Amino acid sequence: MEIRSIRGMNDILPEDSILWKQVRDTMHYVLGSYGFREILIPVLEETRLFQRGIGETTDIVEKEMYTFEDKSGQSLTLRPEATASIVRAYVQHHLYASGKVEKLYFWGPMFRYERPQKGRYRQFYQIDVEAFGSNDPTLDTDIIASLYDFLTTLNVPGVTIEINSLGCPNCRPAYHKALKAYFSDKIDKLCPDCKSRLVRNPLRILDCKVETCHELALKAPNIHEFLCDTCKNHFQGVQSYLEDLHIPTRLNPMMVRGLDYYVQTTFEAVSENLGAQNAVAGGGRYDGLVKQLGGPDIPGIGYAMGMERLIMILQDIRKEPLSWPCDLFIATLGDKARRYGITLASKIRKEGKVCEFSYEPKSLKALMKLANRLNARFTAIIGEDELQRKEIVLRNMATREQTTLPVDDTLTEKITGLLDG
RNA sequence: GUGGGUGUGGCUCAGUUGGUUAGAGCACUGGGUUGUGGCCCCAGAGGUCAAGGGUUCGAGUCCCUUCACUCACCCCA
Repeated sequence: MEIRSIRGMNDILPEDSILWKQVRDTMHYVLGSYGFREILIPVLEETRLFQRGIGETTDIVEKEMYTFEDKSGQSLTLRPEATASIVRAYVQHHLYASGKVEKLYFWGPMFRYERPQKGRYRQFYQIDVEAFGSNDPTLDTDIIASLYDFLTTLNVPGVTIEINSLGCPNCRPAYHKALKAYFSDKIDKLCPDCKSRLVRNPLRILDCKVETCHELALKAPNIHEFLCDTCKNHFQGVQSYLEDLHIPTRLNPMMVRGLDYYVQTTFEAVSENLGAQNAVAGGGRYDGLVKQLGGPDIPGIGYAMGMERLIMILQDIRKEPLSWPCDLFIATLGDKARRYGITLASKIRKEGKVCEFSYEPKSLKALMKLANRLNARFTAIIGEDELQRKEIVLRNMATREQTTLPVDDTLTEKITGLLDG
């Protein structure tokens, strides 16, 4: 019986993984330029980390976590997101003691038990970016800029950064109250989901896609009329700095993030060509989270980017698929040639070239086909005839030009020279 | 959790009102070219038609059940 991968968990095969590699290379390069440093965190955490960090009443915690008991009876959870873990690590290792703004990034799989669809899987990969230790709008700006930079470096088309401010524990309660008052009158026009949202988290009604709810939401009280002076000034700072950097943003007062820890600045990067799941990245400020998870009262801000969604966009705009590189294919005919060829391959690789080898004995015609399939730029042909004459043939696969090279001490050097030339 | 769509060689799909040996293109292997790839020509290999049950003289085709994939809702990256 054939064993298949389980639902919502996909293999990423080499023809696709080359693009993933390109994205990760760009990640290291762009985030590195902002001074972000990489952190690696475990896949498993204590369940209560997410309960406390993400919020007990969020969908993620209520119904989407992979939670189980280990052999000691402890409740563990496969991480559904990275922020809680990174905050935990930040607190656990006292990274706040360094006296600087700590800027961290991470790349890895996350797990949520949901029905899979386009751009949403049970094991999915996120790039996660977090910064701790400042509430200054310049940090919000740098964080958003790093996201924008990253996407534009990858040539992602049609990116908009939507931003909003959710206020803080000082001003949000008044807004909650106003929203509740507004929607309570119209409770019979709300969808069933929004009726329960009204009690639990009225902010979420603003995000509802049901048309009647959406229409009501358009006329609902605006968060920006309720922001306290601190939050108002903070948000104005962020907006004006982003303008200075020429980052295209769109204010979206209806944007509400789905995790409980967000305060003040929130943002999303949206792309047109994604279908229903159109957010490539999302994040915001979480000034109370470090304290809530047992650390000092240190502010933080960050975002998460969906790798699969990003890859989807990049595949859409790419005409020809990327392929893994191959500088040289060594085609050998006969045992003596194979013996010589395998050591030559080793020497070429030490020069930093990608070199493939004819492991299976085949006809030259078959070997040439193989070279073609490997996408080899050059093929070295080593046969009994050539070896007897102490030479090999180097063929440029694109131009079909062939050069005969003598087998001597300078051979490796000559080959790499031709590969570069 | 709810709804829609789809399951036929490795891949993309045809397959007529049910009718006897289930097809094509691409990919693969070999040959045409005894040691030279992409194009062309020829040949070959590869299928319990998702699984199980039912109707029928006869089922890839009709009915039922299950499973898988997929899109959307919900939610999120």
